Amino acid sequence: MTSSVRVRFAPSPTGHLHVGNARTALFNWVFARQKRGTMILRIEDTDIERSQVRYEDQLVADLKWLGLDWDEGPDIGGPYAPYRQSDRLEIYREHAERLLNDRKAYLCFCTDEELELERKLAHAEHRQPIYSGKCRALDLDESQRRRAAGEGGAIRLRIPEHAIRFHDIVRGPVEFSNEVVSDPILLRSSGMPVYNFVVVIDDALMQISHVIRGDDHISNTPKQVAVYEALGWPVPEFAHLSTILGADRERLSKRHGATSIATFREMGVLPEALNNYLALLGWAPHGGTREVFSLSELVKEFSLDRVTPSPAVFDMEKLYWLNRHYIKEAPLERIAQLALPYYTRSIVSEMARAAGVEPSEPYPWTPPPPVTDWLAKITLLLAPSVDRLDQLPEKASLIFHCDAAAALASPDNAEVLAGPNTSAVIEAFSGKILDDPEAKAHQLTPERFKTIVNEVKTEAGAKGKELFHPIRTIVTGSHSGPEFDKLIPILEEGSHLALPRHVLSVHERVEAFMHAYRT
RNA sequence: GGCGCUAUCGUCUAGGGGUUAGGACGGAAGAUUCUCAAUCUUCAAACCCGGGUUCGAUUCCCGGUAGCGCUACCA
Repeated sequence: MTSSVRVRFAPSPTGHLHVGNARTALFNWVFARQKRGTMILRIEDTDIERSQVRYEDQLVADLKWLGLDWDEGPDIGGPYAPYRQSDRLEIYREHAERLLNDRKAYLCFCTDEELELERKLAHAEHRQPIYSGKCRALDLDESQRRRAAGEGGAIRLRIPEHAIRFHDIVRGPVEFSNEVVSDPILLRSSGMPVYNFVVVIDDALMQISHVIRGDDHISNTPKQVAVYEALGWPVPEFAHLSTILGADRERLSKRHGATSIATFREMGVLPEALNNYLALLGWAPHGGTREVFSLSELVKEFSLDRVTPSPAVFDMEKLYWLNRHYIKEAPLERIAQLALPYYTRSIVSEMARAAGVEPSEPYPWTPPPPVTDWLAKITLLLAPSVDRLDQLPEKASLIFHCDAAAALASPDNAEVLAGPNTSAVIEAFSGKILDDPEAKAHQLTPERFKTIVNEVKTEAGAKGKELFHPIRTIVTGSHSGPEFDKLIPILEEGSHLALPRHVLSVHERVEAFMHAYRT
């Protein structure tokens, strides 16, 4: 059984899908699924100057990536098609003319200059900056003649002589005095309809029951309610979602860094993390203590009337926390698969840099299965400690290259290198590795490694950091890093693989280090 | 300038006429580990201001302030 709940997400294809819109889409989607209602995607492209098809494609891709689907839309059609406003222009014109003939609207012949002057005057006199209503009293037949004669007139709605009220699920009853709402333009003199008009026509014709959107529309709502009333149509429920702000409390924009869904995807943020975080921005479950929600759990727990009206600051750290959580929770195969492009990009661009050429895209190297398996092991080892997947290559850099000279010169290692027992540890450890048959064959096992370390421990009389820091520095170039038990097999395996750049085995690392150390 | 919306730890929030004002992120400290990360434990941290109502307001009402939004023949 389907309820009569019908909601829509209605973006303008004028840019990338950003977190504010994504959150609006999410809340619409969750509400629709929860009420077993219908989710509609509608493209609001009446601004022909700024709308672009590529943005529409991008929008669709981003929504799909988030896992938010729709039941009716431009790509799949539906009973109220078309779902792209540029394909509905006739519908808008008809309704505008109807309003005009019913005397609910009138033709306005004021020029931009006149209107601009009115606004300036109102501002100077501290009055409401609304249209004077100069053309309101014009005779309709006379106006029609002027229009027919080529004097382009815009169609304006007559705002009623009473206060306009509507209900908002997140804010309660809202009332605007008619004194402060200007007679809105419905149809421009060019014949193109205006947002405040088309949105109502579409929402009404598409039987939208709940308009869930950003609160930047709240001041427009009285104009829209007036359109519903003029047309004699029922007014839907509204839910205006608060603005998402940047850390400086200003409206979130590109200036604040990553804000588009595509960017988050490229950074290796998982869609479930983003959905979860966005849901927490302005909504909390009853009790307010639970934070982790999958999309389906959200459908169960979400409640539109628990949405908070106050603006929320976007906190990247908390998103990262959720992302870490989902990275750890996800099956390794999936994470390994997602991580793969970051490694290949990194490996290839490093190769290119070494060769002195520009790295190209797509990357001219596809890792064969033994390499992908090996990279998966690296991911398993490193993924729990990254905020996002694109940090993996950086974390793994100690596997891919180990520069003994740089390690010796690094100020980070100076203290370790100067330790009282360091040289004894280095001598003992390097001697054993260089002589070890397993290590020579690049087949050193963690067990054998452990035995060697224990022998060094006794011979050099060093333990704890004194023992391990120098060993780490020899093997990885840094005194901190992942557990040896897991790292050693990765190093050894990597040294047998056909990679664009050879990965050094433990033996080779010790050799290189000692060479640099002695000179 | 006009109108509107909003106001609990740094941030996201729960709560609500009498509470030790709860949780989470981040921060600090500790435990653990050879190290970093992860993990676990602990700690610090908030009711915007002023009136009113009330025995009692952070909670209800009014005003102020601040932030944001709208103020287009943009969406």
